[in-house]
Amino acid sequence: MPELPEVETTLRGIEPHIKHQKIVHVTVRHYGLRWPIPRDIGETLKNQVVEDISRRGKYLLFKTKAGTFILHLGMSGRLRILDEDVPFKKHDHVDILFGNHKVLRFTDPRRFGALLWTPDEVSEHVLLKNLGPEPLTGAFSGKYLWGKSRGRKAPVKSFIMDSKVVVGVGNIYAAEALFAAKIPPKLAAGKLTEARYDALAVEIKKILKSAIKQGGTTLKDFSNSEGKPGYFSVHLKVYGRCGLPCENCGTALKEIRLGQRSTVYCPKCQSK
DNA sequence: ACTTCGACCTGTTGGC
DNA sequence: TGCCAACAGGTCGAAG
Repeated sequence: MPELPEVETTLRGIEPHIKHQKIVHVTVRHYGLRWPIPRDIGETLKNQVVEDISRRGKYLLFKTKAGTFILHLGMSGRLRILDEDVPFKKHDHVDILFGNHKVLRFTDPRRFGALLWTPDEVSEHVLLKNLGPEPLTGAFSGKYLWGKSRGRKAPVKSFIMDSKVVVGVGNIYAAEALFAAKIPPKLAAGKLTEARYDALAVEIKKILKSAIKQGGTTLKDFSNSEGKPGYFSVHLKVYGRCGLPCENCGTALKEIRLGQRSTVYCPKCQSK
């Protein structure tokens, strides 16, 4: 489900309920996520206090004195804050109970998510250490993208979805940002000019920021929200609109496959 | 160093 | 209506 804005919204939603709270108990009902949840995660986390929660790309990082647990929502995952007596349902794989009697519940039908533990510096973790810059920081710019893309033949859409290039740009917002910047998704990344990457970086930042902002206003109290940030966010102009008229020019939007992902674009506005 | 492709899962959708 | 194939917002790791 989530792209970066949804993960960020989740972070902001759960943080006030669990920051500085002590973990009292962990219930794992299904260890088989993308990677197995460590069997001793309950032992490891018991009595630890969550000192801080942060995000790196789409990974949520829960820091304790003993180490950090890393949580990824995969494609269909979500987190909710619930009262401890709320019964679990089919895909509710993990409950983390806190001293304030709140439960952080992880639900994930497809089980592409992950829950891992590291006692070490989390930025050195194998899943995090090679990630590209955060898109909403100064390190991410048109100049950066341009430099990074020299010699690359992959389509620009695949390029910006590569987490080693930049984190947090998923299929939906990649398509939307390319539309906004008027760039054909399948152009070879290495062929774009710096000016076009400037425009693209601006649009990526814009769309992510606006989605985060909407997420924040949509969901004021996370504990009552059913934890469904969803695609609340921005009005989508191309994603999921194949065959419908382009909002700029009226041309029917087209769909192609790029890197096994569906890709919608306007054949006129994004023609070269 | 870069690209492509299979893999991990279940639920939903669209075509016949 | 029922069945089955294809597909879904992620992303890693193997192989080319």
